[in-house]
Amino acid sequence: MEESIAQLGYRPHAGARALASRHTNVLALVAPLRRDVNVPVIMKFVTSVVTAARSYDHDVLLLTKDEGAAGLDRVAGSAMVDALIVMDVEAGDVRVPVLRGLRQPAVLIGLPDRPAGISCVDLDFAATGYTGVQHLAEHGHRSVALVGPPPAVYQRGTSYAARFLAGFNDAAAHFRLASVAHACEPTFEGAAACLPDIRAELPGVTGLVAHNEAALAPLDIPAQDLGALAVEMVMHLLEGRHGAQTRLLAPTLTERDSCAAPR
Amino acid sequence: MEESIAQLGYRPHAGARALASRHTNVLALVAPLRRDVNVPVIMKFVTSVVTAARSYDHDVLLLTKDEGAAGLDRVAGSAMVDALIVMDVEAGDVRVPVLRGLRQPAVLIGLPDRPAGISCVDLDFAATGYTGVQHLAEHGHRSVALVGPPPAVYQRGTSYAARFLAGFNDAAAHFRLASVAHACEPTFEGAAACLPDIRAELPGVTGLVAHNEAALAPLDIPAQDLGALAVEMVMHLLEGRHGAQTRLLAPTLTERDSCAAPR
DNA sequence: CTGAAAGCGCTTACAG
DNA sequence: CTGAAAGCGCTTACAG
Repeated sequence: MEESIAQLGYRPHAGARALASRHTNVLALVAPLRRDVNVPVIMKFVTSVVTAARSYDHDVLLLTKDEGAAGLDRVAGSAMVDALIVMDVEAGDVRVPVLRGLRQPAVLIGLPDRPAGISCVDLDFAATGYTGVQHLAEHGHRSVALVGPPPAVYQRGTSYAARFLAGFNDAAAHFRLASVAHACEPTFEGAAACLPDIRAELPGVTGLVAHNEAALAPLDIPAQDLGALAVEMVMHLLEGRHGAQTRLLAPTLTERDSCAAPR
Repeated sequence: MEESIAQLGYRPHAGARALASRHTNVLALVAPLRRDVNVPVIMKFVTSVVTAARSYDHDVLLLTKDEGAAGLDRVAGSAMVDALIVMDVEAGDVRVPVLRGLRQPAVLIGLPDRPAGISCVDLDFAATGYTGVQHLAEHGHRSVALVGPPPAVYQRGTSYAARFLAGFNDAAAHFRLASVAHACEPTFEGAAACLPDIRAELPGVTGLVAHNEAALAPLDIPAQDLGALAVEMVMHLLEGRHGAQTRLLAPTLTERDSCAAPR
């Protein structure tokens, strides 16, 4: 029987199935498609979410961030999707309260100020900032600077920048280092142009922590892991296994040759 | 009435609507998500397709190319989508006959060998290759070389490479230029490494046509226009306005400062 | 033009 | 356990 069904190429009608079963096996993924984002990182997220979703027999409906809260409401309200994954979430993101009001569960990639009731996954940027400083402290540095992301990133309320800075400051305080943080443009030239300012503010500076996409080989965001984790959390929510939760991935420190004792 | 409906936040159930009306207002978009593609160009296509689809009140279901023909069959067979847009189509792409057998119309971004019955949009790469040579001929060059994409691109059967080469050769013959074509690795170093070989084969070479992503600022593929055009063609097919057709966008030549008369 | 009814193709709860 | 029936929430063709 199963076999003849396959032979005949029978495939259930998705709409009828959704109507009767009350689920669609489709996830919404909201991606920022403006030009100023880090395109390869976004692409990694999208790829990993689609691939992970397929491994759970789900498909992905792709929405752009510029549809805003109305877009979320639209696809959720018309029961096109069973759950939503939202990227590029800002600190005071207006979409968060909207998501809270939907019948479908949501997982944010990013960490808003008040995520109560909504699941979040993100890199632990506070720990990342902390770890960078700690590493320099262990190399004997006593005076460190943060080459941060550009002012626009802080202004947009992108919470990861603030969290990284908080971790940086915490560690500087804890290890009793002199420190200064500086917002820099996301180009090699912009980052380089920051250095004189940093030296002026903190003449004895010997160590730099860079949280700036262009100052380095792109900061290695574990986009693949985060995307897969977001899908896994969605699936657990759909199974009713647990309620909303926040999961922050611990950073891994990669020793390269940029670190040494101060001269 | 309309107003109270909006007030109450009524949104028709997408599954029920699809079942009764026999269409979903969803398009499938198949994107190549392997690492060796030009990520920003893919992203441009995806963005423009999603944005254009929304302007026609349609959503986009994102599939990865590695689901292959089975993925197309799956979403079409279960009536999840009304039509399909397929990127990264190769010359002898096995997905083309599968698409031909589906109930839903499809538009390819790219041009396979035998597109009979399926709509295609692409840049006119033959005209692009031709135009490059013509431009050099008009500047007085008599001996030109093609810095082509790497051998892997030709081997994969990516039809645009062959079409560009054909246009290059046609123009060289027509303008009676000496010419040579060379496959080069898609890095600045790779392209540079080709030059001695080219000079060895054609000592008097004075003009270069580059069809190699890394040799130049990325060749300016009009991804935005192509994506929007693909959606427009899909909509016309869905309205039954016409049958399958191929549309090749004419290249636009941008005069920069890389061209001069031969010394 | 208006409105009640049939039917789209499934799933699921229920009778046997 | 099996199978017929009801029902999911819409659209559309049809009767009035």
